[in-house]
Amino acid sequence: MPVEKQQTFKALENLCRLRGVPLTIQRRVILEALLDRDDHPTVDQVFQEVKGRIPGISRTTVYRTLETLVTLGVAQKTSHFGAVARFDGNTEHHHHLVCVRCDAVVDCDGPSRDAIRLPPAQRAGFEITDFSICFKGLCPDCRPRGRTPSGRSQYSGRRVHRPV
Amino acid sequence: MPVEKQQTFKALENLCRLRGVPLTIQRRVILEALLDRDDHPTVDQVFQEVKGRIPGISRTTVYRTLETLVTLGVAQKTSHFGAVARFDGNTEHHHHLVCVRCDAVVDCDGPSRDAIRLPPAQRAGFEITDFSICFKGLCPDCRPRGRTPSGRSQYSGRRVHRPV
DNA sequence: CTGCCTGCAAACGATTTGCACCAGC
DNA sequence: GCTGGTGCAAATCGTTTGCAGGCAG
Repeated sequence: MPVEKQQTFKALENLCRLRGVPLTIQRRVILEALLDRDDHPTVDQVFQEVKGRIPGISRTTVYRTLETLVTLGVAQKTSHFGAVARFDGNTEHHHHLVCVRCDAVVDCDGPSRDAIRLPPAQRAGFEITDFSICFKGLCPDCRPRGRTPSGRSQYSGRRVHRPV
Repeated sequence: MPVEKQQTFKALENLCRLRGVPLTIQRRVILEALLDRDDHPTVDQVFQEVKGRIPGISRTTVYRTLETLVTLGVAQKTSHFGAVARFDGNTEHHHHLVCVRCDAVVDCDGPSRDAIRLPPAQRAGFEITDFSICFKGLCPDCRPRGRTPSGRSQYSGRRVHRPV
């Protein structure tokens, strides 16, 4: 197991002890399943993954546990365009590339936490704690074929309903 | 009616004619309801609004019409944190302040469309068409009282479940 | 007149909840 | 042993869909 993941596990143990929440097998395994992937699995994907390791586990538990992991700070929840929720074991400050066609989500770097400051006048009285940038576009699989990554976009007009 | 809104209505008419989609009363009224508000109403809020003006209107129509307005380019759809979909009559390039507690959404300016460029190496093969920044925080109503907008944040630890 | 739009009701899918049992501490 | 976690099934909620009639072009 990579050092990173070990650290996250340690973090989980510490946080559980600190908050007095039991560290169950489900929580361990679900966190591990999350750390094992680079994409942003949906609840159901995590469920499918974990079913193999804990035969009797229920989808409800996956929902609840993922939520718990987020509140413990060892996972993040993302959702874009009203698509189903996705979870991310990467808790570093990062941004997202989102495919508007297939809803795929990929992490990316970009401006750091204090690179973008909203002038007070624009904050509308909000107390801002964080921000993230969502880049919209087409992922490699959904992009029209035969064009290089640097090719200019062939504007195809607006599409009425996103064809899946 | 302000000039802006008149223009949007003109745009609606033109776009409808151009695409050959009928310009129904429902579409007019729903667009107007959207332009009448500065916040980002949910489908249901729009529905409540419009019910008064078109007694027999159905929620289904509001869903379909808002979607249509988005594809026509006179409205935008936003959704954050998996909350219910919200719609926005502001089609300028802009960003959002989102309250993590009550899900309120407020528009704000910020970096313009080409102020942020993701280096090709980071694009993961995506063809990026746009981006938007989502600032997370607490809106004035949800912020603990007795502190000025510029006051430093009293870190209150993570909250387990967002109390509504 | 014709086709898309609308309204209704039912279907749907993701997520939540109530409850009894079980497991961590 | 007590407390909170888990599993199951049912409920919920936002949203979508199938179909018959209505309205814009």
